[in-house]
Formats: sequence, C-alpha cells, structure tokens
Amino acid sequence: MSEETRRRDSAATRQVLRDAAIELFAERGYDRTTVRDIAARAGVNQALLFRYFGTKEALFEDATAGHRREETDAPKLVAEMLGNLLDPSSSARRDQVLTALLRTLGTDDEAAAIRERLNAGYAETLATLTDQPHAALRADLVLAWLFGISLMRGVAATQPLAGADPAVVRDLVLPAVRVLLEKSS
Amino acid sequence: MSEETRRRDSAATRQVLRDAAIELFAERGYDRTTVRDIAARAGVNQALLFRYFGTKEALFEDATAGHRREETDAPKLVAEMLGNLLDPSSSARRDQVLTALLRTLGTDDEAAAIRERLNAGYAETLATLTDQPHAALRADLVLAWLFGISLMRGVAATQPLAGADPAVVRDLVLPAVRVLLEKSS
DNA sequence: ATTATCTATAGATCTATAGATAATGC
DNA sequence: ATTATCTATAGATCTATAGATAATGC
Repeated sequence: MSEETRRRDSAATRQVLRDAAIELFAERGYDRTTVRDIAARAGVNQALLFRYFGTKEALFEDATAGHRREETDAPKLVAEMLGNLLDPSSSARRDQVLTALLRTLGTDDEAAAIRERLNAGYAETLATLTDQPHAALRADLVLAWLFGISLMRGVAATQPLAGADPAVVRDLVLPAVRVLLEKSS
Repeated sequence: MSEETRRRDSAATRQVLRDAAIELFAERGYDRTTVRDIAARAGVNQALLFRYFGTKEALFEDATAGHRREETDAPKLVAEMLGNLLDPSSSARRDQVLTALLRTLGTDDEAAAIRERLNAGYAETLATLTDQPHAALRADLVLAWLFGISLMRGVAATQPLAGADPAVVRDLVLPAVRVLLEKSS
C-alpha cells in the first residue's frame, strides 16, 4: 500500500531481496538472473545485496533454504505433491523454490545445495512410504517422476503435458506410483 | 593419431566444433559454456565458430539437432531408452544430447529448440505405445519419468538413485510404466 | 584466386567493492 | 553514533566482428 515511503529496515530489505531472488531464479535460473535484476525487482540498491548476503551464490542458498516439509501422513504425500505441482494456484512459494532448483540444475556450483534441498524437502519423507526392499530408491524414483513432470510442464512446456488437465494427470500417475510403492501388507 | 599437422578442411572443422560443443553443453549447460571453451576443446580458433555457425545459439541448435530416433518396435522402446539413460557406456552420443538439453532447460532462449527436439526424438515414438485414451499424454508422462530419472542421476546426482544398479532401477520402473501404457487388448 | 584460419579488439555485460551520504535510535 | 542506503567504478568476463595472413586447388 504505502510504497512511497519505505522505512529503513535491514530485515525487511533482506526479505524483499530474498523474495525477488526466488522469483527470478524460478523464472530464469541462476545464471540468467543478474544481481541488478534482483535488486531492481526488490526495489532496493544493488549494493545492498552484497552487504546483506555477501555473494550471489549465498543469496541463492539463502533464498532456496528453509522449506523443509512438515512431517505428514506418508500415503497422502504423493497426491499432495502432485497437486502442488500441477495446480498453478496452490502453494506458489514452494513451487517457486522447486522451479528455481530445477532451472538451476545445470549450474555445477549450486549442485550440492540443490541436492541437499531436494533431499531434505522431499526424498526423506517419501522414503517412509513403502516397506518394500529399496525403499529409498523407490522414493527417489517417485520423486524423479514428479520432477520430470514439473520440468516438462513448467520449464520445457512440452505439449500435451503442459496443457493437460491436472485431474487427468493425477488419475494416470497415481495408479502407476501405487505399483511402485505398494506395501506388501 | 596425426594430430600435429591438420589439413585445412572447413567440413572437418565444423564437425570438431559441433563435437566439442555438444560435450561441453552436456557438461555445463548452455550458459556456462563459453565459445572460447568450445574452440579450445575443438582445437581451433575461436573466430571460426562464428564464421561457421554465426552465433553461439545457432551452434547449440546445430549441435543438438539431427538425432531423430529411428522408428522402432514400440514396446521395446521404454526398456531401451531406460537402458540408454542408465548405462553410462552405451550410446554416449544420444545421452550427451539429452543431457545437454536437460542442462539447458533453464535457458528461455533455447526453450523452443529443446521442446522440438524432445518431441521429435522421443515423444512421437512413445505415443504409439498405447491405444488407451490420452495416448500422447501417457507418452509424455513416461518421457517425464525418464527425464526425471536422468536428471536426478546425471545432473543432480542425488543418492541413492545416482548410485543405484541399473538393473534394479529397470525392474522397479518397468512394471509401473506397464500400468500406465497397458494396452486394453 | 579462393577461402580457411588467425590476430586484435570493440562493446556490452556482470559481480563485487570502496567510500560517501543520510536516516534512525539513544 | 550507528548503520542503512547510495554513487561510482574496478576488474573480469563474454559474444562477436573487422581485417590480416597463409594454405590450398586450378
């Protein structure tokens, strides 16, 4: 609202920089996002980015951190994640982080940070989904599928997947996932 | 062998540039690969890259083009693709192109070229795999899975998927894919 | 004579820093 | 007095081009 006079507030400035960064990293990936773009979108001076985060890399790591998943009922997780990924209106923030990670995968410098976030945010919870042998591997495979779908829909935008009805996608994916994660009860 | 004296040969020079380019694009993605890197690996002068391809972008498109899949028996395709993706020794060339495309997905400028190559190279053939409704969508979903696996193994290198035995991965993935592509016969 | 290759560099970035200015809290 | 913010710029890239040089084929 009162955009005109912004009080001096280093915490707020840090936060608008983080917000602008995650948006731009999601839109363009790490390399194509410049520190000046970030500062411009945040509406703050570009030098402040370095004052508060040190380097562009540190800002990336800060901006994509801290989205550890809440512990949740395992069987519902896949459906929920799929819903998040498919529905553009839901949970925009987590989607942005995921998209930023996917778009930045090509950047070796960030590979370690990306691995850690993917693992902490998603794989750990998924691994509790099955009691079959290779539980962690099964979880990774499910995750790989969700990322592949997200990648082709959101980043590559290949048709028909990018334009498909989320409900149809879900109804196709879930039975196949069920085969992979089937409990031997 | 006789590296020392290379005859002047524009066709050969174009080809070593293409080869070096696809290697580096697969290793680092589009943005992190510089034209000087490419020329250095090819062992030719950097100005020749522009003489023969005009721009870096045109070189990318040239180097990733022309790997249209041979028409093949549909049911075997998924297993074969999976084998290609998982086995590091097989079909290094196609893997390089795929990896280059995956690593470059973040680059909007190349998005159209990438879409076209993924579609022409993989999705079209996969779409013949099933007679169920949403055949093309099912094919895209399988493709998304293969890409996701390739991405997590080769690019993000997340464990345990990155270190998993290819045979185990195949045995987990194929039954789930079968559910998705099941013919109604 | 033609054309493949090389030298040298323009011009446009981009990250990061040093140091000046100005708004706040005591 | 402290510290948030801004100005100005260093220094290191990167893509692309103009024009010189040198190896080939007739």
